[in-house]
Amino acid sequence: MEVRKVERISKALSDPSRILILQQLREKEDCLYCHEISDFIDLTQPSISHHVKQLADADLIVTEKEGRNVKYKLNKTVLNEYVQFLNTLQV
Amino acid sequence: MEVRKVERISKALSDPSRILILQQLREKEDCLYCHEISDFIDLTQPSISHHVKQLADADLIVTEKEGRNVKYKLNKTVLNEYVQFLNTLQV
DNA sequence: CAAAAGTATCGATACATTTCAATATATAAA
DNA sequence: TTTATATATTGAAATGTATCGATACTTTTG
Repeated sequence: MEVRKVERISKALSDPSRILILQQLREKEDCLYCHEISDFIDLTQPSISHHVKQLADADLIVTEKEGRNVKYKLNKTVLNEYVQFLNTLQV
Repeated sequence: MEVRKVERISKALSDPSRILILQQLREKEDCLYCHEISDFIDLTQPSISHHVKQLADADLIVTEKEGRNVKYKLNKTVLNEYVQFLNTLQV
C-alpha cells in the first residue's frame, strides 16, 4: 500500500466521529443508513456529510444509493490492506 | 483500546514523514538514532523533533537516551493493540 | 408539477497542524 | 570551564480541518 494511501486512511481514522461511524457500522452489520448517523452523533447534517465523505474518500466505506437514501458498507479489503501495511512495520 | 487512543495513533500515522520514520525504523531493525532521520527526511531539526514527538506521544515509539543521542524503538505492543482494534471493526 | 425528504456543496469562521528561525537545554569533548 | 554537538522548546506564519447556516441537488410523494 502506498504511503499516500496510508496517510489518507490514517487521517480518516483520526477523528472520534468517524471512528464512531465505523463502530456503529459494525454494530449494524453493514446496514448503516446516512440518516441513522445523527442518532449517535450530535453534529449538523453538513458536518456528518463531511465526515462520511472523508471515510468514503479513503475507501474505508462504500456508499450505495437507495432512492433518496444512502447506505454504507465497510470496505473490508481496504481495511485489511491497511492492517497488512501496519504489520509490515514490525520486523 | 479507547477511541481517544485510536484517534491519537491514527493522527500520528497520518503524515508522510512519520510513516517514513516508522518504515526506516523497521529497515534498521529497531536501532534508529535521531540524527539519522535527517538522512531521509528533508526537514529542519525542529520539524523532525516535532514529528518524533507525535510518534512518541502516541506510544508508537519508545525513546531511549544514550548520552546526548536519542535512540528509537518501535512499540510493538501498542501497534498490535491498534491493529487489534481495527480488526474488531470487521464483523 | 409542487412540496417534502435525504444528502451534498458552498462560504465563512474557528481551531489544529506543519514548518521554520531563534533559542534553550543537556551531554560530551577540549 | 569553555566549546561543540545533539535534541527540545518557543513563537509565528502558512496551511489544513471541523463546523455551521444557507442553499443546491435528487428522488419520492401527493
